[in-house]
Amino acid sequence: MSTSYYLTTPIYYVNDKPHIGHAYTTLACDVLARFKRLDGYDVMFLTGTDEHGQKVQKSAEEKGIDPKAFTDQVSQNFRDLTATLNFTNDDFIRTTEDRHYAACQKLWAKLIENGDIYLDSYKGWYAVRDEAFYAESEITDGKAPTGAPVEWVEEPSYFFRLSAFQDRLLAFYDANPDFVAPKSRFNEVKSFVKGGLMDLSVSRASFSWGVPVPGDDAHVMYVWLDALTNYMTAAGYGQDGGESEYAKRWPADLHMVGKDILRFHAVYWPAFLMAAELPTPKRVFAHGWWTNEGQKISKSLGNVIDPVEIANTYGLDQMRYFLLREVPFGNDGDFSHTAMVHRMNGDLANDLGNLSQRVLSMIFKNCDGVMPTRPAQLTEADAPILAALDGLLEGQRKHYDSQMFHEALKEIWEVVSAANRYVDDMAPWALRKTDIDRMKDVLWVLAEILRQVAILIQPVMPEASQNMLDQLGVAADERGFDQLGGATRLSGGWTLE
RNA sequence: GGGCCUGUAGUUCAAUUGGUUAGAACGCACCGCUCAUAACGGUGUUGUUGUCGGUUCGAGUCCGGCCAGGCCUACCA
Repeated sequence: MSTSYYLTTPIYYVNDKPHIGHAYTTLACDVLARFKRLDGYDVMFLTGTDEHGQKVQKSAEEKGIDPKAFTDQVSQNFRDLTATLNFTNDDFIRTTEDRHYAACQKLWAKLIENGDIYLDSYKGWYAVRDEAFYAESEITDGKAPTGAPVEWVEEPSYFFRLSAFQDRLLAFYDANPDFVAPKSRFNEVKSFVKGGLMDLSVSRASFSWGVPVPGDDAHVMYVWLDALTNYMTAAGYGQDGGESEYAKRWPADLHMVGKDILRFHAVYWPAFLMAAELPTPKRVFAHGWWTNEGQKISKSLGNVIDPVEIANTYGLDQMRYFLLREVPFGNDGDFSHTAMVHRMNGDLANDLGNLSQRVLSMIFKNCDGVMPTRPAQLTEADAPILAALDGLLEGQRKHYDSQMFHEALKEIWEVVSAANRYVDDMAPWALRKTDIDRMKDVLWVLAEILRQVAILIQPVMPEASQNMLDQLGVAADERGFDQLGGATRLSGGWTLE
């Protein structure tokens, strides 16, 4: 039985239009999910939509339809995106599903039982215009920082006893030094918690579009308690007959998030779970944001990047490669036309594409299109590059497990460069006239390099790698990571198409 | 205001616990090859490592001041 690997994207708020940020988060998960599957893991890759809250209720009212019908429509945008971008999520959760209500209510009951949720009232300065609360310190002359008038509002609310978890969280962070990545983000989380924690409002009585609080119909659960629980819902928590799935999947191996929602995943979420005496996720990775041609992306500037447009312009695999190769994962990055074109031309077309082209072309012209068979004897000139090739997987595993996708790609391309160098050094076009057998051996070595490289880049470039493997004549069921390294070699002998 | 981080070649980034002439990629120049998608390979190129001072036999690396930039500082997801 293979090992489970459970990873998640955040659930995306349906009121937003899908943009490059959503695509980026899901892409990172998709690549990791594909990698783990190829490496023999039993993968569960989850994405979905967050469909509750006042804004959604209001948007639905404005359209004159009920919230459920509204969310059915808008959540479709996100399901379409996963299909268009070739994502391989195993499930798509919506917070409006029955299974999610069941999970939320079970968790709530547990928190009540353990005494970590209590009823009080939520008080504060509220600006109707901004739909936001402001702290006492932010108010000047009865105005919010935005200039909006504020009023004192009090409403009953359930609270989660977050303040009681400061020490436990800090101890948890100490015991799990890899819980949050990158390191710098983890430091921010720790310093936030060290600064003291206030209890958290976890219900609202002022609107109704949410998961009902068990035993108190006047309240619905508020935001993060509802949203974060999705990760357990999809793992079977609170489902009839979901116990074995839950036992297999939970805790999650990785929550991938944007840096803007790190705190909720790295502070609130483990606190909720500790309070419910449930296992905490193993890791949270907070990635960075993209700028567009050096400019911050914002709706008001109108420079939002549409991932579908990018994929149509440059190609889907090209976009996937660029997003993961261009920037150290975790950092902010800049999306520019010139950078995109440079990566495509340099790495993809010139280095890898041309390598494949020159090798296949020589096999067609000089071997009657028959893939050379595995040489009985290799030379000293072949050993170093094959050793580098065979050693790639180990580094790939390390980099994927730490989400260093750019490093993983960089190492593969070092072998690609070495292969181009090897072609020049061996000069098969000269061997053709002097030693045809050696020429075939050289071409075999190159084909073997292409084979392993293509297998390794499958997670990032599923289509291009498939084409490469098809061209080489590698069988569809011989493309897993168990085919890598020196144990399994390209046998050859078949006619290329 | 408080906390954290960054500042290295034209550009993007590297530099094990402080240790020889600070590296790579891209760009650029020249050379080579001719199998290939005018692609590939080789050689070379540029640095007062933000700034001032300190510790040390020795500092890109440690300490302090200054300059510049970024991030976090709780209930919109």
